[in-house]
Amino acid sequence: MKLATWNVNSLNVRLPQVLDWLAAQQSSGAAVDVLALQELKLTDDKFPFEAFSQIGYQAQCFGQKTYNGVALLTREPATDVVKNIPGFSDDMARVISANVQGVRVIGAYFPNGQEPGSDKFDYKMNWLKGLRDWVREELAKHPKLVLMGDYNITFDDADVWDPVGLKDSIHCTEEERYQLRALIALGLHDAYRLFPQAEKSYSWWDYRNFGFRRNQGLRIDHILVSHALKPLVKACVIDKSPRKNERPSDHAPVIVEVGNED
DNA sequence: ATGCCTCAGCTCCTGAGA
Repeated sequence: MKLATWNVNSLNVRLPQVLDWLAAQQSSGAAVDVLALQELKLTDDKFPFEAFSQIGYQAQCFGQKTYNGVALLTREPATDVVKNIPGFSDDMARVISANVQGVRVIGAYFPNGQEPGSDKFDYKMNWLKGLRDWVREELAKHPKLVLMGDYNITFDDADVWDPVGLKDSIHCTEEERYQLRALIALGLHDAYRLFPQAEKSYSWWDYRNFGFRRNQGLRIDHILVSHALKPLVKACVIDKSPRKNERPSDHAPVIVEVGNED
């Protein structure tokens, strides 16, 4: 089973790239079974269900105008779909979860937080607490669980191109990293770090200042897997190939491959 | 530089992203 997450920064703009990428994954060996998308920036009535259907994907969509918006694309049917975090009131469309092929899959667009001390940072902290309380319950119900998306948090300095210059700045604060470790402490594992990886591996690069060309990036898109899935994880990679497109997203997709139990 | 780029929208500027 192959799962992936990708912040597309407008599905209107990136739809052809997502379709191409899914087709390329399929022809390269194994098709993506579940793709979690973030930052759709469109409402459900504008979601391109037909385009995905034509290449074999069903879509569960939780859209929003202008900002946010998330979706799960699946080859097999998705059941028990839940939108946002039960018990946490939120007017932003950030989370969608479903059962797919026996796995509870949560796709999430974590708040940006803007700047430590800001209202948006407080919202981010409250959101993270709400997420954690809910994921704790989800893990109890679904031992096989994947939590993936744009976390907008780096684990540590290895995820940061300039840890000195960006010390304590947004995505790199100790408060955010504490929240990320608290999620891990529920019984989750950073799939990417289960394997040897090249140094200076990032999933996001600033559009400004030739960030990608200079590899001035952050690793803020993550796939966390539960204890039960950890021994089944075969690989986890960041795929920079969509950056070759003319108008790429500022995020690259992250992919995890999970084997069967037998 | 509270900038640099990209996207959406009550679109020729502004807010937000990260």
